Parts: sequence; structure tokens; C-alpha cells
Amino acid sequence: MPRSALDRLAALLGEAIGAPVSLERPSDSAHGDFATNAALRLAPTRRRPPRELAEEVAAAAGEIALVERVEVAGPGFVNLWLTPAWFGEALGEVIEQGEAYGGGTAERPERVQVELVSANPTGPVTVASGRNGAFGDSVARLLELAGHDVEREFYVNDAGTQIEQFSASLEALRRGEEPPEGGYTGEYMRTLVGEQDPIGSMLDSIRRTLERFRLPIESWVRQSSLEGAIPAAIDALDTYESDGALWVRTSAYGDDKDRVLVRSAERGGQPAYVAWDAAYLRHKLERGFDRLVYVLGADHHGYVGRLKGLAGAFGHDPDRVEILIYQLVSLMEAGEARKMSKRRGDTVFLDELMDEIGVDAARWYLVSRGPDQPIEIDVDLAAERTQKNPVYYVQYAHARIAGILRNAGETPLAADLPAELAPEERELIKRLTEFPGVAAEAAERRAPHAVPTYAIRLADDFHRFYHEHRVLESEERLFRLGLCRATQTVIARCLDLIGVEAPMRM
RNA sequence: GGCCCCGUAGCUCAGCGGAUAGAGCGGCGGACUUCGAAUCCGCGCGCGGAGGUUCGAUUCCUCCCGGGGCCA
Repeated sequence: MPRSALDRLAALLGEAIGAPVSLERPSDSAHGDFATNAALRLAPTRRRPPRELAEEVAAAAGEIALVERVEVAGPGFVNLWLTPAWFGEALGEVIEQGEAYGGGTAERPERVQVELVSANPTGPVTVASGRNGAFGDSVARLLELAGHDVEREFYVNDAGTQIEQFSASLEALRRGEEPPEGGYTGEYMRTLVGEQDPIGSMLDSIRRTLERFRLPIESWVRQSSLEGAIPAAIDALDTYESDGALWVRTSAYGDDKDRVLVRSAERGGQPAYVAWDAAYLRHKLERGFDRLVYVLGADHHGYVGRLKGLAGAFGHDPDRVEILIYQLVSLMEAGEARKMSKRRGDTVFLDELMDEIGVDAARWYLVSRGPDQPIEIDVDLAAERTQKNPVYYVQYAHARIAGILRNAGETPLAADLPAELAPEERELIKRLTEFPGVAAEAAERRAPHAVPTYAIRLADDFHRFYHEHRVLESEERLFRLGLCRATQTVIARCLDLIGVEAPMRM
């Protein structure tokens, strides 16, 4: 599906040479507005010298009306310069499509469930869960933009040993005693002593925190509500008995070993954790999602094989289950690493981080690193560093544009093209045409950190344009107002994808 | 012991097998009589190490070193 003026150009070229073509923006603008390495890629399969193929690609490109100039360079690159008409078309479609620009790129829209955060209701949301939420929610937003139907779900672990520890700790506090070994000793526990329903109260707090974090949860599922569903889930699985225990044959579906579903009578005969996981997974599968996305921290990477194996053991395609793993958030204090523990209250809560640096900086910070990259938060520097957070750089570009449009008085809708485009205008428009590709790729790769990276570049191009050119008192007023509006739209979209506000003033 | 992730500039990080590897922060020096200076411009031989695959490797493969995590 052609996604933008850039993609249509690539498609045209691809058609001409009978192979897919991707257009890249060269780091050096002396190498054209866009360049393609198609000849280099094609050389091995067509058994032809790359330069020779490049000449043919160049000839084909020269036939396209929107291409102004073309050259063959280096080992076989083809560099393209585009006509003002192409720039006008590119800008026009951003203005015309507005908020829809860059959307609907999914080839096969799916019903997707994204399970995220799912923090134990035994304490406030930590920054570690904040990363889960920031990452997972941005993936969800990217999938929505691409055209998928997404539901965010929070799984409440309100049963099991953690909850027992939690309750026992509270009981001890109520009696004025110390919590048991391994119990919950965090400060926040004191506020729960008088609560009728401490779990429910904790859940309310979690709900408020996530709302403040601009993370909409469409569905909440309580683990305790699944207990009755365990027997039926077990019946539906591929299982066998051994040593008095009941096992599920996950190893037949990609897991590295089988798992105990129900412990042997000597060990209490209780369903194991895996049985709960199975009941929950079945509950998800039965709701008709095409895809189930789990967002889990690196400490849970052992779940990948288990969950996919369970899906297989239910007779479903394990590929319907997709597990996104992100590396952990660690704490630095006074130059030393600190092990975080919610039980001990030895952690930073998401609300504290938001108090300290604001919601926008927090969301930006937690999503801007790749999921495979561990995040270290230096508690001493967090507030100081945030003044330098690039989120403000991007927001400022948006506010600046808003100021110009306010002064302009009317809403510009046309992209009247001047006779000649300034270099800064060309760069900015090229950047805008990259957005649909960036968003689509970020969605496909589940890599939301590409969005802030792109947003910085876009803001950068805008600030440079702004510095060099007047908008209102210029001959190109209408065109430049259109360029501003288009830029503002795309910046706002980027910020929305990562849950950051796009301010009209700062 | 097995498995997962990471090692890129002083610091924090980008970089779907392609040209001379990029940003932000910090540092130094410049630019406001003009739509917002929270901005712009200039100053940078850094891909942990060794092999391999390839026309071409920061990117893919193997081993080693160094950090983090999970399981046993």
C-alpha cells in the first residue's frame, strides 16, 4: 500500500526495474534528496555489475516526471533530486490527511490484545512498571495508528504467595508487630493498616497512577476470578501424569521442558502457577483476538517458551502469542547501583518520578531507549537531567508553530508552491514524508523508541527552517503556513504516540 | 552449568548488510531592533577484542573479555 509521496515514488521506480526499491535519505545532501541501493542489492541475483545496473535504474528514474536529476555514484548508488512538484504533492498530502497522515499502514488489520503493566496490587506502581506501561502503551498506540484494533489489559495478581505475604504483613502491622521474614516493609504499608479492602484500595491507587501516566486500560482481569476456570483449562490441554503430578506437554510446542500443572498429592495436590497461566491464556484465546501481546520485563523471559508452549498445548498457533521483553530499570544512587524491591519499599514509585520530572518527561524518558537497553535512573540527577530532556525541544517546536498560526489569524489549508524552495524547506518536507514509514516500521518492529528519535530530527529541521525564514511577512506566506501546519500535525502525532502532550504555549 | 540482553564520543543513547557512523547532555566560541533565544551556528579520527561470511560488517555467525538478568 502506497503510504506517502515517498513510497509512491519508490513503487514507481520498483515497477520500472522489476524489483522492490527503497529510498533512503542520504546523510550528505550532496548525494541527492533521496538515494537507492537497489542496484547493489540486485547485482548478485541478476549476475550483473552493480554500476551497470545502476545506470539502468538511473535511466528508469529519469523517465519519472517528478525526478528532476539523477546520478550514479559510488559502488552503484543512484541519487535522485526531485522536482518542486513532488515537494508540493508531498506537503499537500500531509495537510490534506491531517491526523490520519501516516496511519492505516497495516497490511492485514488484526484484533490485538496488549497485556501490560500487570503489577502486583501489593504496592504502588514502580518506575519499572512505568517502563512496561510506557513501552507497552506506545506499542499499542502504534498498532492502533497502523489500523489494528487494540485492547489494553491489566492482569491483577490478587491470588498466590505474594498476596499471602502482603496480607500477613498487614496483619502483623495491625497487631503492632514487625512483618514476617520476606514480608512487605515499605512505608506505604502503614497507610493501608486501616483499610477494609487493602487490595481494592491498592488497585484504586494503581488506576489513578496509570491515568495520570495517560495509560488507558480498557480491561482488567483478576487472577482470583479465574480459579473456577482452571479445571476446564486443564482438561483442554495436552497433558500426562508422571510421579503423581500432572504435566503439560509444552515441550512439544517449543518450550524447553514440560511444566507441572498440578502438584503431586505428597506436595499438596494444588494447581501450580502454570495452571493459572493456562486458565488466563485460555480466557484470552477465547475472546477471539488474532494476536496476544505480553509485555514483560527481562526477569520474566523464562515465560516466553512457557506461554507459547501453553498456546500450542491448547491446540492454537503459538505465533498468536507474542512476548515483548524489555530490559530492567535499575537505580543509581550516589554512584552506586541499588537493588530495587517493592517488598522492602526500596524503590522509586512512578508517582514520585512524575512528581519529580513531570508526566511528559517521564513518558519520554522511559520510552526513548530501545527495549533491549537497560535503563539506569540516577535519583540524584533525575530532576536535573530533565531540564535538558529533548521532550521540551520537541514540544517547543510545536508551541512555536502554534504561536505562528495564532498570529496568522486564519487556518491555512493550501500548499501554494513558490517558484523555488529553500534548502531548509526541502529538508523539512522530506522529513515529513518519512513519517509514515517511521511509524509503520516502529509498529512492525515493536520499537516505539524510533518515534522520539524521529521527532527530534523533525523538530530540528523545523527550528532550522524557522531560524532562516520568516513565515508571516514573506512572499511565500501561504506556503510556509502550510508547511508549519503540516509540521505541527506530525509533531503532535509523534508526541501522542508516546503519550506526551503537544502544548500550544510553554 | 544452561539461556536472554548489553558493550558505539567525556556522559546518556540512535543507527531495518551500504557512501565520510549520528543526536542530546557537558565543555569552548559565536548569533536576538524581526512570527517565541526553551532557538540557531561552529569546534568530535569513537563502534570492547580476535576470527569468519560478503563486492561491502557497528549491523550476520563463532570464540574471548567485561557488565546486567533469568533458570537450575
